[in-house]
Amino acid sequence: MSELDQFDLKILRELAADGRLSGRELAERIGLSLTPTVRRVRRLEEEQYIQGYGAQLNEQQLVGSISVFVSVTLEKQSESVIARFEGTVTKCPEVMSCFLMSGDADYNLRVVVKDLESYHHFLTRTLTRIPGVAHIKSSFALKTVLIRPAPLL
Amino acid sequence: MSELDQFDLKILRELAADGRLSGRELAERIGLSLTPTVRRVRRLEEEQYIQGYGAQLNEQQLVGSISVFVSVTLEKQSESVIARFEGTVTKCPEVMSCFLMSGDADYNLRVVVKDLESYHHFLTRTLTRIPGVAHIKSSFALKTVLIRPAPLL
DNA sequence: ACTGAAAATAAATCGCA
DNA sequence: TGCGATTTATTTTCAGT
Repeated sequence: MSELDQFDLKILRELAADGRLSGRELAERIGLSLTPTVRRVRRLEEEQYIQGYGAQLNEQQLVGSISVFVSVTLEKQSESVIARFEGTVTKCPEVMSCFLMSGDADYNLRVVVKDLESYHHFLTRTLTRIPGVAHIKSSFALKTVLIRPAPLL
Repeated sequence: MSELDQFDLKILRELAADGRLSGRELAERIGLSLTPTVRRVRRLEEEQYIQGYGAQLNEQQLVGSISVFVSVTLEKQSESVIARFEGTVTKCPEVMSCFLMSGDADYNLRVVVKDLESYHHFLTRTLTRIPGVAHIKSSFALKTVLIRPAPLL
């Protein structure tokens, strides 16, 4: 996997800000002609620096305005419990992110719901029903200060 | 702001998965002809259901593989302290998200760095130097189970 | 409101310097 | 690598249902 030069970084910055830029426009912005620009983009895609392109949807407007950070502790960290837990939360549309944490070997989820009732529903119908879940702690966000769709280069 | 029908939801799903779909291809996939499809996309953009389009960059490959959840407590929640804190973290490229939390009225950040040294640097050079920061607690992620680029509809 | 077609633009591709 | 012409898509517009 080759190193990235200044042109590559410019390409990534431009495409992160506008994923629908045409080759011509992109070439103009980074100051390179069309052919090498397109070639570089292909390489960045192949080497997975660019994983895909997507519309940025309004999370609040579409799914709800409440973000809840949920800390989940499992009773035991057996393979099957872990696999089932991760598989289940990945399928839940409410779950926007999930990390396995150090320390007590628990999970940190961010769940987005439209109101407290929906959250309660998610908690009782989904989360607590996953086998091996020992403890759940919920922390509510009052305000979203920042969510970056892509890392800043 | 009008309600979304099944076609609108299909459009959002398709564009979330591939933001560079052409009108023709999108129309084909949702089962509507070109003209109304394009009109609907414009409307979804205008009404901010679609906030933009972006390349999905590989966070791990580009900025680092360590995600740290940082809980920050402020000494007092005065306007100026809050404004300065939020302004500063928004400018940090390491900070991927920031939420104002209920409870102790502190912040929950996700910071991505390439190694522990970088994290230490961020902590001492940036975070602890913001006026009004009283307490910082760091929790490290061992594994990223899931980060959804867009909400699931 | 949606369809279908036609016209005008723009983009990807490929040979060549 | 970079340039430019050809081929191919894509967007826009308009008349019709």
